[in-house]
Amino acid sequence: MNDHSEIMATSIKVDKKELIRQAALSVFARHGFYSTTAQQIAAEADVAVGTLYNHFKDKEDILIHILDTEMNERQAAVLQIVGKDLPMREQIKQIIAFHMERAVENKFMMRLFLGEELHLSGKLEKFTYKLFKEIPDRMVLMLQAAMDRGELRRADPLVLAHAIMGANRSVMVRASLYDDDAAKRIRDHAAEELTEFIWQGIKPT
Amino acid sequence: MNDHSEIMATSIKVDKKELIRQAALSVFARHGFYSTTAQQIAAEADVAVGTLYNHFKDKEDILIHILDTEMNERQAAVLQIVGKDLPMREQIKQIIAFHMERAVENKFMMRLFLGEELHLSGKLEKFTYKLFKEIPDRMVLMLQAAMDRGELRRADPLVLAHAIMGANRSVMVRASLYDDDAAKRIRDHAAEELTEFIWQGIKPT
Amino acid sequence: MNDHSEIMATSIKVDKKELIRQAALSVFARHGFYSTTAQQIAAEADVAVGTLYNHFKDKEDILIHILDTEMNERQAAVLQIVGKDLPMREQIKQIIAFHMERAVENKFMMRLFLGEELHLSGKLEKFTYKLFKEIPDRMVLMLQAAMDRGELRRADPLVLAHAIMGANRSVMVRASLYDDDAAKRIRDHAAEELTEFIWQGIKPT
Amino acid sequence: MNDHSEIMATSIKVDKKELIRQAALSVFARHGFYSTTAQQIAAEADVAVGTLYNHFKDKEDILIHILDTEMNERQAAVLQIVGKDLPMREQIKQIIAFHMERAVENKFMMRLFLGEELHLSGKLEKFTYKLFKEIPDRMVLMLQAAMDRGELRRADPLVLAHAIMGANRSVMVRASLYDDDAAKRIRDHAAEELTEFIWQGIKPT
DNA sequence: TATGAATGAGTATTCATTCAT
DNA sequence: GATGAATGAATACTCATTCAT
Repeated sequence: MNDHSEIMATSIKVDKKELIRQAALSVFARHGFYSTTAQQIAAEADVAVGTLYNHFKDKEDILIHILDTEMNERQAAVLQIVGKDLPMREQIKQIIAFHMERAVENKFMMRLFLGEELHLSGKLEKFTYKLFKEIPDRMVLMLQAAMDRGELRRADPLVLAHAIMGANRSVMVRASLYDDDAAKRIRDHAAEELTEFIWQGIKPT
Repeated sequence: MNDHSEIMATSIKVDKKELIRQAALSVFARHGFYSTTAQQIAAEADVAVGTLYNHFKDKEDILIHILDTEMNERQAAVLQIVGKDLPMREQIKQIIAFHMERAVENKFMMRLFLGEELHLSGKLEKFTYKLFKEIPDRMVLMLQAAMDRGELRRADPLVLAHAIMGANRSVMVRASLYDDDAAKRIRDHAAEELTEFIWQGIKPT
Repeated sequence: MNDHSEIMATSIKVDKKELIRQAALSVFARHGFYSTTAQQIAAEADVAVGTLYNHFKDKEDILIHILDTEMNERQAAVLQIVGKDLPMREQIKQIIAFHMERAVENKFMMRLFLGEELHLSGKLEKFTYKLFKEIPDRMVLMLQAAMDRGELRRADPLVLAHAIMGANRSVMVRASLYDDDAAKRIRDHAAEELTEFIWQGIKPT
Repeated sequence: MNDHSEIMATSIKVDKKELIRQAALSVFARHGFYSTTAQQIAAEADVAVGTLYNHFKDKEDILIHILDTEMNERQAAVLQIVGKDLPMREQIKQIIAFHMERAVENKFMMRLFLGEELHLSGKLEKFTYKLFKEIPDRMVLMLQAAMDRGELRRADPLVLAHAIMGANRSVMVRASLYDDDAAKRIRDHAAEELTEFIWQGIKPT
């Protein structure tokens, strides 16, 4: 019954939910959440409309799943970098580099994240919350600790947290949203440049 | 009924278009562009639905007008500050202070700006463009000039431009979107703190 | 403004809500509530679908309005007959005659009433209630009073009330639902025959 | 798993079709035919949706089977009573008592019968026909014969037939649909009271 | 036979926009 | 210009039915 996976190794197990998630991500990113129809998602995923609703409660539920997945993956990556216990400047650089790479790799997600981060009905408030309170608050703790250890100059850590995240985010947008020469140049050295900018802004005096 | 115009010749001239702009701003900010109906805007403005269409081509046109107005006011303010020919650090501080004040004053606009800046159909692309190319590009010129004059350290000015704008934006969001103690604290000293962060990040070595 | 009705005597004032009520009555009666689409109602009323929703909250609301209207008209007629203070047997006959006439006149309504009287979601419970409790309960009071005056034999008035209404209802259905010779015959003398049946069943011994 | 059939050869033979019939009866009665989904029936019967379609052509076919079963059982009971060749008044009483008992026993069926008796698509017309033509017509023959034998007064037997059935039906509804004290009282003596009402209405003068 | 995931035609409802008054 | 009833295209979501396992 569940040894199918072995016996029928050739029947590639397609996880319909994952299939739909990817299709929806692609379409949402191109047209935005509100301008995407259930039909479009179904067509992109090559399933029937009804199938969407066998896996998700409603359209919004698909978006939530997409955002959740992305958030979790990014958080995991950041935690892994932080866990390596590198010097502060190097940590910053690696985190920035990770986000940048991911943004460029996945323009779709970037567009989606940017466009829908606010003003999505009730159930999505939690993402606004995560993005503007939970994550920054965790960062505040890290910055505070670093200040206490004398690794950073003294300053309001909440302002710094947002300044750092915002700087990062904006550069990412520019690098991934357009495809001109400037964007290409940014992608190459943005991690280093941004790191230097941030590092100068927070290093001990 | 229609002799008002003569008797109250001096009465406050209520510009219907402006009335609608403000009503729409308020409703868009609360519910988002897509979840706001023409009826709601009309109700908020206390005019008939048809009246909206006497002043604006369509719903989107109202949003464009709102964004246009805000953009222009901000640009004017920034140009005025720049025109005062202050030292770089002071200039940065005043611009940041202006934006911060405005954000706090007008939470509605802030929410609107954040939520709708991307993914608005075709005709709104120009705002994405303005926000992510035009304004930064103008800033690049200024930064480049300052570097040439030795007032700033050498770095990729496009990265810096975005880093500065993004840092600013994110702190503003935090200060205006929530109303906790941290937000109040930020409002008081964010301009100085942010200025210091940015100044350290870009000042000549 | 409201002298239109006089000046424009030729522009027959069509009450859209009433227009829709009649159209819906006709379609519901032919296809049943669940098998009638909003489109069909709109088509029958010769208005746009949207117009339905300018006058009624939803499809069910149209049905409620239809049933309400019919109930009220019938109740008014019955009260008027009762008010004439005729001898009991004559009263019964006139009421039966009225219902019969109405049923035959308005087959549509008859079908509708029969078919949908139960099992319509929550908001329609009140009709089941009216039909099976409120109206019979009022009838019980009348029967009881008549028994006390010795005009009827003693019996459980609630059983009698339902027996009378049920007898009436069933004969009406037969007379209005089919169009054979028997139906025609029934229409002619059912009032007298039914009255006799009921009267024998309830007259004092 | 599938050796049950051997080990428990004597185990209660659960006829799936009968299982489904009962489940569907229960759900239809609670929600009405149109508001009941195949899923709900399957869940109530604790089988898979597909199983429904192994035993019934479609949803309507289930309803037909339910109505058929009930009709047949009632008809059989009535025939058996009639076959006992009792005096007319006693016959009436026993038939009424049987229906009343059945109605109280099986509220579900009662609700279903009432709510869906009309307006079910084409294939169900035959039940309307049975209920409003076939059964009454058979009753007419009986009444006519009884009149000829001088056991009943002369009157239009079709009107009488419907009057009797309708009276019965309505009292049953009241007794089974609500559960108040009046309902309980009715259940106890309705058979006798109704019989007396009908008997007075039809007995020879 | 039993299963239940997949299907996709079908429909109630919304809402931007128009236009006669 | 102002009004708001009327319009009807557009769309999320449902659910009876099928069929591969």
